[in-house]
Amino acid sequence: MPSNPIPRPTESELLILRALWRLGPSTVRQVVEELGADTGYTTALKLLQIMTEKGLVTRDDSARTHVFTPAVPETTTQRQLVDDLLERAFGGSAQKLVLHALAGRKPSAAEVSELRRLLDTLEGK
Amino acid sequence: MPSNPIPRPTESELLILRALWRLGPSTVRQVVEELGADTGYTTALKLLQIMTEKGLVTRDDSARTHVFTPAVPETTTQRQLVDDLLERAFGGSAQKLVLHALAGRKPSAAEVSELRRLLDTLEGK
DNA sequence: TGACATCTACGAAAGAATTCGTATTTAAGG
DNA sequence: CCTTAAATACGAATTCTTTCGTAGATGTCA
Repeated sequence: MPSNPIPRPTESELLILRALWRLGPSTVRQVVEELGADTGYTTALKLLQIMTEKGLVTRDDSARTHVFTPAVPETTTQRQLVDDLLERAFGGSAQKLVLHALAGRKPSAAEVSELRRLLDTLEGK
Repeated sequence: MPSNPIPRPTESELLILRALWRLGPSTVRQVVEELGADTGYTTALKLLQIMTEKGLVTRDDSARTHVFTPAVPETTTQRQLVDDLLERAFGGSAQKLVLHALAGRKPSAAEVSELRRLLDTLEGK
């Protein structure tokens, strides 16, 4: 039974979710291979079991080898994590967060254009 | 002796750091009052002791009542946390993070202008 | 069928983070 | 002095997260 609302994934859970977002529905073994040699099989299995309880993934156990599917969209989770950091570290100022995220980096021209378009939209033109 | 490099603050440690950034050098009691009734005195003291060991704060114990000062700048820590989230949730794409941070929000005209200036700078022209 | 590989379930160990009780020290006021 | 208030130190309980050993079930194939 998933708790409402679905909790923020822990660090390890996020690693697994990212693998599932890349792979789509997958078995434990596929997830472990995607993650590389640093994750033990039973560790990943246990995490997936916990994540199923939390509602972060769903499990199809109709076959002997279960298949896990992300139950939360990548963008929703990303939004959740950004909002969380925004509150905890920036007192809710998206402005400051964005300045930090962009400062000292080199987005491509296309990315800059996209950001400009977003700013246009936000200005309500 | 602070470990190198200074570790990312935990959730509780960040709360305390934020209080110290607002207050400047402070005693345990001042920090506890700033945080409100949900933080016990000895809890805050213990955290500040741990944070001193980690190098997140410095302690002046020349007087009976010790005075704690943040040893990491707010902006540096914010950058550190953004970079961390960038890696863990966005695979390093600052672009996606920024879109999430801004989407669905309503920055002021002045903020939008500031962001435009930043984009100009990033374009390097 | 029998041996072997693979899978899930489960609990517990290990580690990290948080909270708090209690002891001890120190300062202040009568 | 003596009492009381306020501070630090310290360890331990608690909770959350992560990892892993082991048991049991199930499929595979010679």
